Amino acid sequence: MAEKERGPRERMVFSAAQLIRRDGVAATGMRDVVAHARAPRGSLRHYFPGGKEQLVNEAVDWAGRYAAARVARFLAGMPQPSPSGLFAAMAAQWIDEYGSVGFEAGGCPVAAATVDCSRAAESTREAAAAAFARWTAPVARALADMGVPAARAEPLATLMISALEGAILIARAERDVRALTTVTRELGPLLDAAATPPPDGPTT
Amino acid sequence: MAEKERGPRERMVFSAAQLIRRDGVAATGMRDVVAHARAPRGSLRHYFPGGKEQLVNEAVDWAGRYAAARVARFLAGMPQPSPSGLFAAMAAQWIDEYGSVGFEAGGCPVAAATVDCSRAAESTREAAAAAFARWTAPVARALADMGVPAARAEPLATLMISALEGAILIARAERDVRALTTVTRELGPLLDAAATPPPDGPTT
DNA sequence: GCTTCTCTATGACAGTCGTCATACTAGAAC
DNA sequence: GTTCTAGTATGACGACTGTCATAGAGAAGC
Repeated sequence: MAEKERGPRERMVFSAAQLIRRDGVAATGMRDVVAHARAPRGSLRHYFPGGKEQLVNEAVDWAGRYAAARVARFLAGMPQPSPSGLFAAMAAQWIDEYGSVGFEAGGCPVAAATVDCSRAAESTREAAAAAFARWTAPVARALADMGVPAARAEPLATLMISALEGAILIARAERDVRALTTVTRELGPLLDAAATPPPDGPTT
Repeated sequence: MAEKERGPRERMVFSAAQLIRRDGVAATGMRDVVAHARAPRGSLRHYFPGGKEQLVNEAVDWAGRYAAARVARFLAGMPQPSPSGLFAAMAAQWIDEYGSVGFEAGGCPVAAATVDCSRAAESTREAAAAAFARWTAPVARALADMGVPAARAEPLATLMISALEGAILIARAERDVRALTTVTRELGPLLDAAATPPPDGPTT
């Protein structure tokens, strides 16, 4: 997460995503965001006339695009891509962060937004759904490229992201990456088996 | 979730769990809880001298016990218990609610508490971890009873709860039970396969 | 009858939140 | 030089929040 010299607006969205994934949406104040982004408070209203809701939505949107970009990067860095390898890379992103930086930075911003305001703010709920969709698409496409039948590519991608999100949740609660490593180990064979259809054909 | 004529204290814990899973911890005020529980506001301080943190912790604790009890009930109601059947029953609890009552009631209180205050309130984080543990234990025990090797019973239980929690999250965001049904369908064979060791033995 | 204890009622406190109104700066347009 | 506009600064507003202090009901004990 390298931050170049981006404009104040972009920095605020980025900071909002970071604070949301750490403390949740409701506990993240707009004053906290501008302070974290070292952005002028006077610009808040200028860049986000829609108020906090707009800022949160853009942060969720940013997180969705970021996750999708990470998937592409993982695939580009894998000489022999496999479904289990992709999932392991996705999980390793979290395992590594929790192992090195610790659990302070929090979980997934999209999950936090879903939990906090899927009922209160309809637009935020839609943003979260869009983020999940934007994240699932490249995973499903990658699975299909690895030989997973087209009909199972997206369901398996949904399973991967579900298991990952849930494991992140448990890992945060336990302050232990156990859930993440466990899910990676247990789900891998299933994913790889789907990529190599049974040699004797789909008899049953 | 039938509510008998319980005391005000119990009603408040129950209402807190309901409101937390709907709106999140931060967005749930103590005044909202007493109103929802139709409990006297003056008793708040009396029953929960530890303030909001204590109330939230007890709600999370209640949710963990409730989830564990549900697992036991599912098992008792299954004539021929199987891992996939158990997971399907766990997921069906959410699919049915979302299908009948709608998505308004929200998600899992433990997940909400983890997202909202795993960083702010250490005791709440511990309560969430305990709730996950209390939920995982009966699932792992049931898997072992169904023939899953002891070494894989708990990992698979963690996988089940992870996938379920993640699917709940996605379902809420999408306002569609698709993720829940998908996860049920895709994870079932893997779970059942673990309960019946390969007939030719573990050669590889 | 009096005390004691549990439970309830009510109002106020200090703090924080998101929002908004107003005014100032800097630079480009022409 | 004037005008316009994007961006910044600052302070205040009302509406909350959790917490607390104080006081009252009402049964139990004896």
